[in-house]
Amino acid sequence: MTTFYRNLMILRLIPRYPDKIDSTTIAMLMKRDGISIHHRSIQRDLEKLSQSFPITCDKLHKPYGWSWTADSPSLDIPAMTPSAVLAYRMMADFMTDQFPKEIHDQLKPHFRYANGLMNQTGNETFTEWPNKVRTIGRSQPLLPPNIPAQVFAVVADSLLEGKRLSVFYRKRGEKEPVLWFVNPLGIVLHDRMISLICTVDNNRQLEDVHQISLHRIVEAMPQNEPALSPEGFNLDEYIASGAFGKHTGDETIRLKALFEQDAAIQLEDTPLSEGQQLTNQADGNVLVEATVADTRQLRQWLLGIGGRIEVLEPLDLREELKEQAIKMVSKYA
Amino acid sequence: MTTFYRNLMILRLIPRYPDKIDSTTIAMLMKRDGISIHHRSIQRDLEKLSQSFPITCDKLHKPYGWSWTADSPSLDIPAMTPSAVLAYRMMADFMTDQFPKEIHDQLKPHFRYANGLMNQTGNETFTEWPNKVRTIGRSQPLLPPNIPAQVFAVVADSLLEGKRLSVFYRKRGEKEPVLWFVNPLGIVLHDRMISLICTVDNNRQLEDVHQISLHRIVEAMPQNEPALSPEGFNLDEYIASGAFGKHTGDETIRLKALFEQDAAIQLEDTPLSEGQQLTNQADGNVLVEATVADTRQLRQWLLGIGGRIEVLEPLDLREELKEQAIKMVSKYA
DNA sequence: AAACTATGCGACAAAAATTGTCGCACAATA
DNA sequence: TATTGTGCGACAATTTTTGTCGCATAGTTT
Repeated sequence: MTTFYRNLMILRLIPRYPDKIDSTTIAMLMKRDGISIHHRSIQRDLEKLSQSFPITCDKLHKPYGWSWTADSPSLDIPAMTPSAVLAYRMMADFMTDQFPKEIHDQLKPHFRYANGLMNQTGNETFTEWPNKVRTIGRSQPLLPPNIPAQVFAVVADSLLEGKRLSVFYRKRGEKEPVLWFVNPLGIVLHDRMISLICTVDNNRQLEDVHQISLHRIVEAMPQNEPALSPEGFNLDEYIASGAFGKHTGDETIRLKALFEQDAAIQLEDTPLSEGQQLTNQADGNVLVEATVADTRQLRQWLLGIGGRIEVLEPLDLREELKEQAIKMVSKYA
Repeated sequence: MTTFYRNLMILRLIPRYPDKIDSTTIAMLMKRDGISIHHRSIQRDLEKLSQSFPITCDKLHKPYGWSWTADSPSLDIPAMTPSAVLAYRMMADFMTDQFPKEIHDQLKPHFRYANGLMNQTGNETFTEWPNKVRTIGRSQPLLPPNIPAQVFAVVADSLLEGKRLSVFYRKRGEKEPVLWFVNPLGIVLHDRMISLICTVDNNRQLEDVHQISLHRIVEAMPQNEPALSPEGFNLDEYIASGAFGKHTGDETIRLKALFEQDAAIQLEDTPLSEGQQLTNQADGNVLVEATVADTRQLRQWLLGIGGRIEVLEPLDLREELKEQAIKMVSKYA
């Protein structure tokens, strides 16, 4: 059993193609995990495993480097249940237009596994599987900005390892990128963009917290030094403080609004909040009451419903919408 | 090596908890795949594997049933690269409020793997990892409807295997569920709801294509019969024909609109379409030209921007927005 | 350029494991 | 009650695995 377990471990230690690992490192990691095995045996294992799995070895230079081929399918253990497979497939479809292409590519081998599983499941009638799942976005599709795979890889690595990194960053509207040294604090996916939250310290002097859009990073270079981080930084608080347009993180308002019948239907299925109340009015409208966060998204959503809704409370929100409506009319007049 | 491969295969054949598999079935499946091994050996393998992996055996009844414990983490081979891990983590965070809870639960073991990996990666400083990734939705959050795990499992299974199923379905606004026999054609994720596209054939007579919202299915029962499907059904065409509010699937319009400066900024990063053009006007506004699909989502998005935009073309779209604006003003007046 | 170290690998014998087989006990089923 | 299916202990033959040694050669350091 030790043999089986060790081989499985070797398979998991081997990275996907651009990366590689040598037998000595494997032996070391094994030892760290309490598995004592002779170096020679690992060499033998690798040789054997590479015959049954898509594992290649770079023998050009001396500590041989082993890696899975770039496109080797990922295999999950335990295997997915059919419902997990379906959920996975839906997620994959959903993600396609949510994530920048390069990042989606990172996940492809894992998604492909779910696809492969389905075809394998016996039923030959099911090669047409991809034609059976679709997702329809709720909001206007916008094209996600381009993020070079290299940039994302370096940022992910640095964030994961808690290391500093340097970037050539091109500010909005400027031509020439500038070199920045940054300490990563977190990463935020918003709209279709990805931002690195970090402190900039070109002179190893901590400065304010910045947001850096990944798609404006021209090149990222890992620095092999631990990242400095300001005392008591908290990503949730940072977001709540309004960094991404949310007015408040915690404060909520009690929304009262009259919806026309057909606009209210969706709220029956997908309510605004836990305690949402729908009351049919005599005139056919529906009074909606719910406690929601006071955000920009709320305003956008209410506006998007157009003339089929009338917000009653809170009063200042009502005023805001009224102003917007008047402004719209004046534009089109 | 055969031994290793066989054991790996056994691990993959064992399902997650509610399901189970007995040694005879495993032996049969092995044989089908060309691996000839004595039944007895498989019994021995199972016994040994269960000592090193979270595998349990139901020994109450005689063909013993083996399964992974419900919460056993999934392990991916080859292991994920750091950037895949990060992408995965972002996706998981994003999904939390997109999918019904039950479905999200299906994926949890797979997500947990990515989480576990990160902690394992050596750096102890990184237990605070979950605090480093956040997603901020673009649109108003609505609570996803509840879908019983049983319902989703049966639907997924039937769709996957191309089988009929029967459901107790409660129509919107009605109290009592009704029994329907349906042939699944596809599944669509829209807004926060999930719909099964299918034909209903209570008397084995094919009828029109229906949409069934999963959260209105009270109970689903698999029927062990192949599904009937109408000739030449195509999910994309079905969607394009307007089933989910999209006006057209293929027809696009040339949108011309004046955006106020701050409203136009986001289009620099995430354009509406490939060929989008932004032109700064003398008065500070930005003229946006893009070719987009003529959908409900587009209208909602344009309305959501409120008074900071003026649509110039196409004229009928301009009229539509104008009407909505007038209607809004009249409501608030 | 020389000395030194690290790595890969063939060979070999001892040790360990795997394998097929048989028989018995007992549960499930007819 | 008879019959079939399943689990499991035991055993010996066979195969695999393991640690070790030595040598050749690739990298690295001095």
